Amino acid sequence: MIRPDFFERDSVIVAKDLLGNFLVRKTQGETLRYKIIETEAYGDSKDLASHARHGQTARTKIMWDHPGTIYVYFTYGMHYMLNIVTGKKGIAGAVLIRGIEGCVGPGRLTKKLFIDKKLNGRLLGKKSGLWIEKGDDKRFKILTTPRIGIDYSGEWAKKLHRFVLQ
DNA sequence: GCGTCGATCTAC
DNA sequence: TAGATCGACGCG
Repeated sequence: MIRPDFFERDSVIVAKDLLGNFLVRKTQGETLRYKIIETEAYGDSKDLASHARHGQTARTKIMWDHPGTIYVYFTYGMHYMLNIVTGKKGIAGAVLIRGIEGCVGPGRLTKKLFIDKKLNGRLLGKKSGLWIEKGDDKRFKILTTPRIGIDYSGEWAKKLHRFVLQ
């Protein structure tokens, strides 16, 4: 199992390093385990694509919490998004888990793994039933692209903060 | 209080 | 290409 200090780094580094590891979900005695194949990095208040861009609010303050904290939010009236908080406590940052093997899209991923608002603010681990396990194979190529769905963020829309396992 | 719109997905 | 669907956010 990956430890919290793995997440105590810049979100861009963590997003890249998460590829190839396994997202594990345990609910009602059933354990689901999928390889992470797509992530996006979101930064602090100067990242105009990040939820942190307007400072701390009731929803987004979790981005300033301990690294390894689960940040789940509801959007478009129907989808939950799964993020892991990165960086030291007090500095905003998160990695959006956009894709796992055999599943396309961040909204479908959370549905498949029974992830909803109840996990928001919990720490990754056996207790919350959601954690990351180290992948074995590190020999793969990583595709780097701009982030999806954040065209409003001006210059920040161009940043290559999306990572896809090839 | 109220209007706007989103780190999306699906069907037409 | 638009509709679903709702809560966070920002303005007043």
